[in-house]
Amino acid sequence: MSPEQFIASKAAQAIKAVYDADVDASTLQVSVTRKEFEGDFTLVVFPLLRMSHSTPENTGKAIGEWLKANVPEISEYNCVKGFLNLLLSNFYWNSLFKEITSSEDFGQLPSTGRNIMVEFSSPNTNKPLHLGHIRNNLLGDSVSKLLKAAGNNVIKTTLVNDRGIHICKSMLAWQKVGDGQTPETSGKKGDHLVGDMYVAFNDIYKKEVEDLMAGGMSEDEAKKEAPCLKEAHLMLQKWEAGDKEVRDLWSMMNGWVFEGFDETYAALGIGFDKVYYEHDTYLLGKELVQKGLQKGVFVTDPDGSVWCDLTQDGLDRKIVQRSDGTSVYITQDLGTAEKRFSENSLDSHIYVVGNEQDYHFQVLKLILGKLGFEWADDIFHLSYGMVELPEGKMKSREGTVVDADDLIQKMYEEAKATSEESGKLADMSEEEKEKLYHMIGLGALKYFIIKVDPKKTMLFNPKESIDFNGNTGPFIQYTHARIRSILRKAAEKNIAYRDASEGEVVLSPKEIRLIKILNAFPAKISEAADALSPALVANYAYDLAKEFNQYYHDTPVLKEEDQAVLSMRLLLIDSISAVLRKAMGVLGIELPERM
RNA sequence: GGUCCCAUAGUUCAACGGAUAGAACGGAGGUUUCCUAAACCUUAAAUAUAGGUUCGAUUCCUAUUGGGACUACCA
Repeated sequence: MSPEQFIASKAAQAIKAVYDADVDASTLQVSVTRKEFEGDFTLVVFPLLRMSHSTPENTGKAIGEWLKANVPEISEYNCVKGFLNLLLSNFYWNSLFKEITSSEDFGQLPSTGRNIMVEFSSPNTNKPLHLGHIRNNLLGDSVSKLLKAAGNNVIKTTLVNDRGIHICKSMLAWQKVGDGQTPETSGKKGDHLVGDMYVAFNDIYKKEVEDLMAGGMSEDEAKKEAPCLKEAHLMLQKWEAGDKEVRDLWSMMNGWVFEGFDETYAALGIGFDKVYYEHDTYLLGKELVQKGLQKGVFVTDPDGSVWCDLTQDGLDRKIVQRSDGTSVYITQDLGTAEKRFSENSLDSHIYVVGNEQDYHFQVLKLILGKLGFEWADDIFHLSYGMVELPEGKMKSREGTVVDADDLIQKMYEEAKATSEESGKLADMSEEEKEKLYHMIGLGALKYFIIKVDPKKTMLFNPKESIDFNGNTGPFIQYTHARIRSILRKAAEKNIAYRDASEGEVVLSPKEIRLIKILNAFPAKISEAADALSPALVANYAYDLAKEFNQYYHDTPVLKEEDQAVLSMRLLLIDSISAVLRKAMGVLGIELPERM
């Protein structure tokens, strides 16, 4: 039982004894006492006034008095306005601390038995990954880890957008101006090479449109009539017909892209349990159109196209099948969702997709509900905001897109430069140093992005992200390294502390504070998992690291002579480093032993 | 027109409806005989506006202002 629950249950008893009123302990508000007041935990008494028919002060006093008299763990109380501050005994903190240190996988919550699928990343194969994808990938990966820590079975998945007109454009450009280049001959990463081809197509297209307009055609018409676009459509038809030549080219170029993506994923340290390819799934959902028509959920227009009328729900009409009988994006998504729920017996499905698709998911859930799938409500769109740069939004046309590979490389270089400048790593092997630079560079990037509430548009300032001070990944990494360093020092001095935690030690207020923070970790995991917000865990880790620094600054741990106290302190900081590792592990950030 | 999201120090971010709205960066000043000063301490500085609900509102509701996204027989 957490201290909060413990106090709430005792307070419920107190209310029963003093006012003869029954209250559910879980409805009582107990929180950690704010720093500036004396006490460990605080009970908010305002909601109890209707039972006590008295002033907040008197009510608090009466409950506090009863608790002090009847609960041995509660040693003191004071009441400020409507806030009853309770002090717990030293003995209580000692036993709580022992509980934390003796629990094997502290922070791993018991299994819920729930199966949750998390879809994220879902790249297009005609563009290399950029900063926006990084936010998506980091969110998806850390949310998955978070849900796992909260006791769920998690299936990480991605849907690769590997077919369609846009792919044909890249293929066509490669045939026209690609000069037979391959990643090997060009020295380019596969995804970048194909991305360049996509850009090349657009250049050709633009020129053709201009030429047609110069010949007297209107802009709208020219955009439709450009020869290269027609060729691309022809290619798509061939692809759909299974034309061998087109399919071979498609396989080859996609292969390049996947190799490139794998490299980027590896650099980010993320992966998937299951990969779906759109060429396997794009026909899904067609039978749902029939089902919807039978149920009267969909209607057919005179031209043969099929629609879902959502005007009753305050939205517009949504097309689900074109007049030529082919399906659209949302149709696939309907089918894919059905397939996934039934094949994996999912309890929940989370889609990590940018907020530009809020409307899409609103429609998706609505239609699934109308089709009679009760799991429509178990779909969550983890919507995140755009990443902007100090200069403004990223625009591919203006060449301001921050490429993922470039950024990762830049972070590494910055970590290297700063580390070398500090001169603390002189005795490390080159191999260790390389590893460390990657750890720091990536930690900085990941933390900077994850610490922000997902739904907010965030500003990414490359210069600030690599800051080693303040609320940053490297600060936490550094704090961890210092703790490990202290523990190494203790080992050198042959100070054993793990088995020496018998008996009661007098704990300082700062030590109690640290124990409180450590104790809050499982609840924080649970809260963050419910809110699908890794940012909560990030900010928790920062608080813990900061608190350690403040504690260590004025508590001479290694100089302590009393063996029992020394052991307790070493055990305490050891626990801090363990919890830091677990919290940062949820964010996919490694912590070094030295830096 | 419709749907949705956002608005907090100079800047970037916090705050289950709870006490005097927290941090960090930047600014000003200070601290090194426990590990590693990439640290710590002190200091100035903010809830867009107007109503409402409540014992209590940054948080919930309504309106206004400002910013963003979507609203394709694209994906």
